[in-house]
Amino acid sequence: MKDVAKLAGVSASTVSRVISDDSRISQRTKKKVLEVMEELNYYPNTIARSLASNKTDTIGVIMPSYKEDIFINPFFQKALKGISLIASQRFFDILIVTNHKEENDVDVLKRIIKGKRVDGLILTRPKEDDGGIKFLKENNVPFVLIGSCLEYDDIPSVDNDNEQASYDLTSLLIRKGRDKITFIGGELDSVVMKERYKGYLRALKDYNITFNEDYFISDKFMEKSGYYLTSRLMNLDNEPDAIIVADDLMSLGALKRLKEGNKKVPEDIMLASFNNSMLAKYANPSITSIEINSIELGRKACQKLFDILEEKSRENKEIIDYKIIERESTSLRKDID
Amino acid sequence: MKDVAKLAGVSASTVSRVISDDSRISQRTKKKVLEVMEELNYYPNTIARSLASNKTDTIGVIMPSYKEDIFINPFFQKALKGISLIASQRFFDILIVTNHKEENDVDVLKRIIKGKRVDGLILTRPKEDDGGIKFLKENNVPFVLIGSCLEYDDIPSVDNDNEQASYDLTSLLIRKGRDKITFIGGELDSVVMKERYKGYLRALKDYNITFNEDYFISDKFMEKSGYYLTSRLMNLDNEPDAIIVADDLMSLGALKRLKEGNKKVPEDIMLASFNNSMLAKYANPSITSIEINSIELGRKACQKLFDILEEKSRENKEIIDYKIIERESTSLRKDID
DNA sequence: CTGTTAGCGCCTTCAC
DNA sequence: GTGAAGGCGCTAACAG
Repeated sequence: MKDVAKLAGVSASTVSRVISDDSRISQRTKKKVLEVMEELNYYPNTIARSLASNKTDTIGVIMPSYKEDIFINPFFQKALKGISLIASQRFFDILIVTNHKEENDVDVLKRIIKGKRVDGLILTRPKEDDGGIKFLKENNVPFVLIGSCLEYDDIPSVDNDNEQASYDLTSLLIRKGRDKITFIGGELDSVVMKERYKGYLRALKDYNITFNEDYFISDKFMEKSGYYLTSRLMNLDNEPDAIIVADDLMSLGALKRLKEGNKKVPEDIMLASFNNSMLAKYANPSITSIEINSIELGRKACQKLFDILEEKSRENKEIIDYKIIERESTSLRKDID
Repeated sequence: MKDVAKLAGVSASTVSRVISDDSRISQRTKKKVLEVMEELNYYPNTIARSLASNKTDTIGVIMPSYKEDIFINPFFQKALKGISLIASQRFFDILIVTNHKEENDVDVLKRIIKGKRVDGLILTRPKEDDGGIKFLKENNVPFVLIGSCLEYDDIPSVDNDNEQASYDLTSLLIRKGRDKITFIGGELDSVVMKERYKGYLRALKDYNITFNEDYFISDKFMEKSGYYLTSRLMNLDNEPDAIIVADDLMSLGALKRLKEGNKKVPEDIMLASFNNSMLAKYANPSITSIEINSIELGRKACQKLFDILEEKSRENKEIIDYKIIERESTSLRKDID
């Protein structure tokens, strides 16, 4: 920077002002400085800027801590894409934050936040009593949740109405004449699971179907868990006639198991799922799924974070639409795409 | 930090040494300092450390610039997972680098590198005359390529033998009696496309099959491109009896079009593809695909980057195994998983 | 083993 | 509109 200043015949402060596009600077010197910057192929040292200005132009994205498995879920890729779209528009970069070896969830946050590495954070799909949220809240860290938080109701967040979506999906199956509907879930401490479970229960109740304890089982958000849990269902005395699965990945596992057991989908057992990844679309039979608009979740979360950073925050919670995409796995007539 | 120093009754340097786990420091003071750090809930300012030490403990991952489309490809998610696995082990974080508005590929690199934001970079699947590589090379930036570089042969990189893989896949189809084999590709300026194309040509030649110009067409690495290109194939006078597709996503588009045209796969037309995402596994019919071990590509790339950073770099190029996963789309007998 | 002294490269008052 | 001085929080010699 000194070089630039010298060559342009101005002081370092002036160069600094040009870089940050300060208003009160003459067009002439500005132009001159920009030329010299170009000539010397100068780019400001981001780190030094951050240190001096206490801003990083970076947002952190916290990956879920059961990352080993779930990192690979299409949901995150889509959300990340949405975030990236908005961030790059604002000239921000994205820091992917994962737990370092043996570090717990709150430690990561402390490290990142107290280390001043980012201006704000986006969290994805929290677990229930996520101590992290408490920490961020208490320390006044700008952050947005993709998902919902049960403990506090004033957390800036972007989410679907997962309870209602699950209600709708369950209702759909009931209206199609099914009354032995099971629910296969992922990690029980994830908030999204709880909400989907609630919607499922509410629908059963509204339609006067007694809840059967054997019909709610869960493991991990993974394909093989879907497979394994479906095995368990098939061993029940009172075999189900429909399965709702908390995630497409799991539903593929379920579908595989059903096929192996010579169950016909949808005739013997209907199958419906969440997140509408391409997997659901191209499975055979194709699987009815809830489109949750993951990319939009990412975009809106990022937008909201910028709103907070610019202190023009509006409402706290934003709800993104969902939509049931009906496919073969719930359609007895084969006339649906 | 000053507070910690004061309370622990030592100097700032000592605290600094404890933080960086300097060897020549007494266990007693170290312990004392650590206690005080804990007590004051102190975490070092990463940015300040970076400025002073000229290291960031961060690696940058450059997303491909046709990101709009390709960001969503499972390949990147898997590679990113691999990278993240190794990085977090070394206590590094990952900066996702995308083009800011109207910024070109080389500008991004300049901004990131000259801005000292990262210690090293991982690039994914470069385009052919990627000016970026030249820039990085000339400026002695530590970086690793996932993919190959045609212009220079001393670039640290991790890749599959895509040429051979494509050769094998083509040969497989030929041995199954097909001789009107087409190739549907993605962006032509991507290196991986070129190599796969070369392998395809070599196989044709080795088996004395004349190359038909109409049989090589390409567009983008997207589902709908696969669909559209397949349409074109189906309008040819001399309809093909096999299609090789450069990516699973595209192959689904192709498959959809074939079904709509009442073509039987594999009977009328065989279909084979690259990257072996879950989509290929669960499509109907399931699609033969090349498993390229994306996660391993990411891991190895990251490992190599650390080797370079620690200056114990070994060979430049590393080749990761691939494997043909045969599925229904190329099997006339239905006895394959 | 530990303290002292200078920066790292930039931004931000405060003058002029 | 511009320059000078001080400081952001930490590390890196250099002493001892």
